[in-house]
Amino acid sequence: MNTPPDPIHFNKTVWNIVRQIPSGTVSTYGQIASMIPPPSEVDETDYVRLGAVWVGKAMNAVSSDGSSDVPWQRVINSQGGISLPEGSRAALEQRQRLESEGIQFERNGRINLNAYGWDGPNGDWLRENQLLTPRPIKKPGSDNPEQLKLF
DNA sequence: CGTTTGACTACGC
DNA sequence: CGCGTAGCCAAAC
Repeated sequence: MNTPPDPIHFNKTVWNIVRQIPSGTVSTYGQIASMIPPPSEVDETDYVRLGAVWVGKAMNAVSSDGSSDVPWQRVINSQGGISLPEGSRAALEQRQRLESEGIQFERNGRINLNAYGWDGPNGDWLRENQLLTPRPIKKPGSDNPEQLKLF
């Protein structure tokens, strides 16, 4: 699974970004990773997946420490689903926390990213923290979540 | 000390 | 849409 060259700094950066996610919206492992400049020793195409895994490790490090101000529940996978083991206590808590923020799950247990997906921090914040523009998690075109307009 | 196991994602059916 | 797989490799067992 590999480890970032500087795990401590990488984790701090991840947590800092996650703290920016507004209540009622969600981000993905890959989107968080896309804001962090890839280490020079890692191939950029590999980083798309590797970085996401690293973000997952960073989130794991948070939830094990109950007393944290990091809203870890707002980070889900690229499919819009919860990545914690299905039925586990942690997974149930994550779903409950998100629902209490007003987020609705679909029948297949997924969240509509077009409706609840985060667009990332504003440009100023990114620049101040020397981070990159996030990769969009919303599918192109469909700004309107539910109603797909047929012409 | 060999095996199993991941808070992932893109891609092909 | 849903399901399986490759890539990757440090830790936990």
